[in-house]
Amino acid sequence: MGRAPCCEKMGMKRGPWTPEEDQILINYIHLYGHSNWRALPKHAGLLRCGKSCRLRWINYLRPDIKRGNFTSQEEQTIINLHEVLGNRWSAIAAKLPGRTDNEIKNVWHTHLKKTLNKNQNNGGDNKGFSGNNETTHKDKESVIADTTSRQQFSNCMTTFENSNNNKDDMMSYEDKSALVDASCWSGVVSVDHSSNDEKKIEDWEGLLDMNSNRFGCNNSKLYSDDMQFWFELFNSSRRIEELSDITEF
DNA sequence: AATGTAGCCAACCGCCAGCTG
DNA sequence: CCAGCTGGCGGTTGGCTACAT
Repeated sequence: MGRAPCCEKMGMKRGPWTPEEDQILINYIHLYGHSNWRALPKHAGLLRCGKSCRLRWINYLRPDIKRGNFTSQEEQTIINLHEVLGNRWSAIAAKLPGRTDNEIKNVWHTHLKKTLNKNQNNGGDNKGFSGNNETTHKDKESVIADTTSRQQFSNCMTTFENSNNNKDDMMSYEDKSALVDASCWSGVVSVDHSSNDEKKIEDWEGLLDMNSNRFGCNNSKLYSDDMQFWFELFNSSRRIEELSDITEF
């Protein structure tokens, strides 16, 4: 028997997500988690396939996504990691907190690849590994561990500082704390999907109404500059440094 | 101002591995 | 053991925007 299609083509919406769809997905995952992507759109009332919902969540709506331009340090880290890992974008993304594999892949194809080629044509004066054929695999690993742990630390600091410098663009701290309450999010992924009941559906619909009034259409920045999240990440970065020697190679 | 071109990025597609009954 | 299902991954595409002519 042939493989079942990932989603029903008939009646499924495609293309860019609307703010309303984003809000529905956020609220639904907020309440029920995402234990079953395939069933999620049906339960949430979205005319999207599960795969599309997953991608939207992973690449755009997740609360810990870091938006904005890549720093030169991040770019250097990507170059270094790509030298060792190749096109394993998810593995590279795992070393860059807040960045998605899709984002890294895009940056690589649109910017870094060109920069590298240019550098190589100019004599390969790249501070990373490019052009240094004598660097051993072991050396690369140690540099990566070192680079990424420091990178994580400095990213946290930079983002945290930027958050403080851009208060005008931000929701109030109280609003954001309520929205991205840590205990709430920690519960999101652990919710048992099978325990849905009518009460939860009522809660879900109520939350939908409440949030659509509250946020209007400006959802894309809902979590993007969340100070609380980065502050917590900053606090945990010391542990990351301690763990940086535990590599997965 | 209108048109053409290049760059960027969100989203889609198809394949694969792991899990389950 | 096997077939089917699902999530995850990497490659690719298409639409939007900025810039050049």
